[in-house]
Amino acid sequence: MMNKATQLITPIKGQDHMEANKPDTATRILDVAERLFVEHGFEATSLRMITQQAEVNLAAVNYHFGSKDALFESVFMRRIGPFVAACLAELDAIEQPGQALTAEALVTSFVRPCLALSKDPSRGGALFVRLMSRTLVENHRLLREALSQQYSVFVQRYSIAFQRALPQFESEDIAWRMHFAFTVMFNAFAGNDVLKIFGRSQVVNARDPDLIIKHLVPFVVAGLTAPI
Amino acid sequence: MMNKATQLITPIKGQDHMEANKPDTATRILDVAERLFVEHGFEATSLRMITQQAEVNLAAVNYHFGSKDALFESVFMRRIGPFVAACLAELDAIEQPGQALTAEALVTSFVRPCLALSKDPSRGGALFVRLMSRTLVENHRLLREALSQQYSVFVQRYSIAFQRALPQFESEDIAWRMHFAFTVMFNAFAGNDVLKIFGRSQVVNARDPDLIIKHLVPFVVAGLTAPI
DNA sequence: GTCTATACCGTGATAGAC
DNA sequence: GTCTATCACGGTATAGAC
Repeated sequence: MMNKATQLITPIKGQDHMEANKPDTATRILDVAERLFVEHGFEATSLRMITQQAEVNLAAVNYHFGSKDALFESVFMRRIGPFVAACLAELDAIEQPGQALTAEALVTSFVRPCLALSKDPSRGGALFVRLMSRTLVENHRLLREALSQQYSVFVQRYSIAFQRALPQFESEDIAWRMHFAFTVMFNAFAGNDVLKIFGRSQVVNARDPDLIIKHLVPFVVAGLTAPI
Repeated sequence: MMNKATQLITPIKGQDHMEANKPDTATRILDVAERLFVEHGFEATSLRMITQQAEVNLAAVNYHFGSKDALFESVFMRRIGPFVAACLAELDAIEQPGQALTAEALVTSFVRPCLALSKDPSRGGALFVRLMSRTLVENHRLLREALSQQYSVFVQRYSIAFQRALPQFESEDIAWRMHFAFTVMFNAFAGNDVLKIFGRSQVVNARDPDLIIKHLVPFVVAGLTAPI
């Protein structure tokens, strides 16, 4: 069975293949699984669907990834590293000492990588943005341990940055506002409309990334900076 | 098999029973299912777990409710009616003609029933608030049709009210802001912490309803009323 | 009408042949 | 690495007891 750590270091597989020369078995499984998990959800996607569309044997999933759970984790881990790196790079750029740090700049530093990722199919595209957002929003059991260890940097960096950008507030208030802010942002990119389920007349196109950001940023910034 | 419409009209079952005199089969199933769906999620809860704890036969679920999907719908429908009614009653109270209608009053008209419900075990309590919030946030396939027909009133009433409370904005902007506002609010009561999953030092108690509201309302109101 | 026992098929997982 | 066979468990349907 393939080593998980290796997958994060070695060149990223998938979607860089010419037609007619198929990528290897593990990559074919990852690509198909990613698409099906987004389309139908984790539980509703069976290994038999995945292996059939990937044109591999059913047992190949367990051989290469160990289990359906571990396959999901691999699908996620293949893409999340570069995304977090992109956010941290944006943070580096706006956190230059001496420079003013605004809440809007921080929100944008997160939103912009989301937008970039959603327009880059070679890194998963809009499909993966939705998978990532939903998985985090739904607090998916499979990622609680895998992610919490590895990517605490992400939250720590943003926590410190928000403390700097909003010095007038106590850290508990900032924690709550970050909690709400990231909740809206992830949900916005998850592409689910909480109101559509109740049936609404005035429909919002919750799938257009540019449109999302145009309305999202002012809302979140206002919430973050509102007087207590 | 029991008629679904009947369940919404007849006195609500469950949790009003003395010890030692068990409620009927269908009610025992509903009570146990509600708890297990919240604790473990829909997919991870098997009918055999439910029927075992409810001390009924496996086939009783299919007899009384038709399927696992329909059972979930029944669990949801038993509680959602009174909740929506409570919201509409709050709306009636603040929508008196001649009276000023603020965004904060509208937010409160939704948040207060959530708080009341989460403190009333006889109507499902905090357990059901979480189930409701998660189900809506996750855009659960089982409720897309069942809810969209019946409770469009909810969204329509709030849409009109927000148009009145925020006359300076165009209806498309209002739609987006409502979308974000209800997203944060439902997520807040869902009890999931998007940041905890990344691992954080400054932890927020995302399960204390009073604490949620104290921080939630200013955030949402600021986002709704922010200048464009 | 209500409840029970049981059988059916699809699911993820695994052992072992090649 | 790959494939087949097999397993236990899941939701579901039904025949029949009371």
